[in-house]
Amino acid sequence: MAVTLKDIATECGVSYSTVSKALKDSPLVTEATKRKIKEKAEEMNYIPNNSARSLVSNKSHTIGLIWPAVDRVAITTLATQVNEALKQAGYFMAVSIDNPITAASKFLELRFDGVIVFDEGEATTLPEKITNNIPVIAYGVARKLPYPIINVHHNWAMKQAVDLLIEKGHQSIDYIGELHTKDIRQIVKKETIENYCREKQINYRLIDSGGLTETATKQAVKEFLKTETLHDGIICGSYDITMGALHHIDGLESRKTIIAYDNIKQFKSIEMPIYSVGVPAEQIAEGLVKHLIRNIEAERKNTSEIIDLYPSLQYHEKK
Amino acid sequence: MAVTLKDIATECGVSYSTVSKALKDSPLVTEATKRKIKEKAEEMNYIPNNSARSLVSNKSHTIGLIWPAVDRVAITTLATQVNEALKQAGYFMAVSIDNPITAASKFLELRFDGVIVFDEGEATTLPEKITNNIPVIAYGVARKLPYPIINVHHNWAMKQAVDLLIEKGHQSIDYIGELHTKDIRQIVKKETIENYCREKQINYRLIDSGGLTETATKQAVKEFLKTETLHDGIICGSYDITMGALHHIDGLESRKTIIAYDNIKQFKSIEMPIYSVGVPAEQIAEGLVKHLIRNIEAERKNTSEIIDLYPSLQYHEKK
DNA sequence: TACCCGAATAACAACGTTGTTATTTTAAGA
DNA sequence: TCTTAAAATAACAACGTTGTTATTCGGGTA
Repeated sequence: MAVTLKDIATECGVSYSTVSKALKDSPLVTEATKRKIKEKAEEMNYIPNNSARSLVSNKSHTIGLIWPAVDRVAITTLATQVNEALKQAGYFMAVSIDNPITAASKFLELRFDGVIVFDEGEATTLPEKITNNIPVIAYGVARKLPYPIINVHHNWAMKQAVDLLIEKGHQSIDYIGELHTKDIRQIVKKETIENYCREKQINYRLIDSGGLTETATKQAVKEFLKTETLHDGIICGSYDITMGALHHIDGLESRKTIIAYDNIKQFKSIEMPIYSVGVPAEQIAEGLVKHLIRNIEAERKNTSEIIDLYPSLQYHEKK
Repeated sequence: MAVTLKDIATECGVSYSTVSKALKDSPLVTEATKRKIKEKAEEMNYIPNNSARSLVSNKSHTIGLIWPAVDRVAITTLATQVNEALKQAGYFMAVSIDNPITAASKFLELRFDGVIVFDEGEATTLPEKITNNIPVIAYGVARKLPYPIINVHHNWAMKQAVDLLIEKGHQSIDYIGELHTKDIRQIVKKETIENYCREKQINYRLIDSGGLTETATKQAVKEFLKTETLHDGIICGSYDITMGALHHIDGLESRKTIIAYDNIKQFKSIEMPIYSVGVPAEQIAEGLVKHLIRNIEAERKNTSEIIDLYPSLQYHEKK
C-alpha cells in the first residue's frame, strides 16, 4: 500500500539501507546519490513508518497529554502553549480527553515518549504500574505523587493578593469564588484566603460564585447584593468569575481594588483597571516541557518532586 | 526494558508464539496453558507494543482528531461524544490541536487508522497527498472536499427558525449573531436569514454580537438598546450569544419568542422558555464515527460526498 | 600489472508482533 | 505394543526501519 524505503530503492536502483541513510543525510552517502533519492522520495510521496522506527529506536517523538476536562479557558491557553513548546523541542503532542488511566495505558501501548497530565486531584492519579514505565509530569496543585508535579502555588498568589489589598489600605476583603467544589485549585484558593486573612487579622467574606462561569457568578453576585454590599477590596477566583462580578461593579468606583486570579495575560476591554495574579501559561508550559524532556533524555525514573512556580502581580488598564 | 512476549515465554517455559496466541484467546492453546500465561503476563505487567502490532497488522486502532480551535463549548461536547462513540467501536481517539496539515502528517506517520477533522473552512483543508493515504471525514459546513464532510445544515435550521417565528405571528425578526467573521458557520447562518427573510417578505435586522461569547453579546446588545428596541421574534446564533442577549430580555415578556441555535441539549436554568434548533452533538458524533469506521473497514477510497444531518426544534422550559 | 586503501554501497540482524507452517506430544484404536 | 490422527506447541517468515558489518569499486602507488 504505502511507499516504503524498499520501493524507493527499487526505483533508484540502490539498496534500501542506502535510501535510509540518504534520507537522514548521512555522510556515508554521496551528495549526488542523496539528491536523487530525496527527489524520488518526494515524488513518490514517501511517508516514514513511525511504527517501524519506533520498534527499532524505541523513540516515537510523541508526547501524550491527558486532559480529561476540556473546558476551562485558562487551561486551553495552556494546552496551546504546551503544544508549541513541545513542537519547538521536536516532539508531537497527542491529546486524550478520555479518563486518565485509559489514556495513559494507550499512550504506553503506542510507545509514546512521555506523558503530561493536567492533574485534577485523586481521580487523575496514575498508578505506578504505568508510571514506572514512562516519564510523566503533572500540572496541578502540589500533592504527593509517584511523578513530579508542577504547582503554580495558588496559595502564594492569594497571599500576594491579600498583601496588596492591605497595602492599599483595605481592611475588609471579599473573595468571590467557587466554594462548594471538589476542584482542588478552588479549595486551595478559598482556604488560603481564610487562613491568611485570619493570620493578618483582616475581615474577610467568602462569596460563592456558584460555579466557574461568568453567568453563574453574575447571578450569584446579584443575589448577594440584594442583602449586602461589596467591600472595596475584592479578590476573584478566576477570569470568568471576574467578568461575572464586574457586571455589578461600577467602573467609576475607584475606591475599589479588584484582583483577579488567572494564568492568562489578556485582561482586555475591561471598564475599570484591575490587577491580576498568577503564573503566565507560557511559563507553565515551558516548565512542563523542560522537565519532561530532561527526564526523557536522561532516561531517569520518575521522582516525587514538587516543582513550584511563583505567580506575579500584573496591572491592567483599558487602552 | 519493557516486558515482551519473549520474556513471558521464557518465564512460562513455552514459545513466544504460544504466548501471543494465548493472550488473544486463540482456540489453538489449551485452557490451562492460557490461564498460566495470562496470569504471568498480568503479574509481569505486560504492555503490548502497538508499534510491532501495527507493523505486521497495518492497524493501530487509533483515530486522530484534528481540532485546531479548542474553545467553543458546543464543539467540546461534540469531541467528548466522538471520543465515546469511537471507544464503543473499539478505537482510541488522539487529538491534535496543531495546524491541520502538521497534525494529519503526523497521524499518517503514526499509522493511525483514520482522521476526523473539525473543519473550519479553507485553512483546514487537507491536501490529497495526505487524504489519498488514509480515510478522512470532516465535520463542518458543506463544501467540496476530496473526502466526505458531515454538514449540520445551518441554513435548514435557520429556515426552520424563521418559519416558526412566522407561524407564531411575528412579522419582524431580529437575528443576533457574529456578522463580521471568517467562520463559515456564522456566515451561513447570517446569509440564510437574509435570503430567507427576503424570500418570505419578512422584516429582519441583523444585530452584531461582536463575537461568539456571552460577554461580547451582552455588551453589544446593551449598545444596540440605547437607540433601538428588540423585536418580538428573536433568533440567536449560538448558546453563548443567547445567554448574552438574555441579560437584556425580561423573563416576563411572554410576547417574545426566542430561538437559539446550538447542538447541545442542556438549555437549563434559563429564566424564560426558549426554543432551540440544531443537530444534537450525540447524533453528529455517531454519524462521524459510523461513516469513518465503515470506510476504514471497507478499505474504501475517500469520496467527495456531503452528508447532511437535519436539525430539529426543541422547546425548553425552566423546571 | 598487481596490490592496497579508502570511499561508496550492499547485505544483514534486530526490534516485538502476527499468522502460517512444521514439529512434537497425546491419546485412541488395532 | 504399535500406528495414526488429532491436539498442542514450536519454529519461522514477514512487517519497515536503523545501525553495524561485509562487499564492491576505483584510483594511486610500487
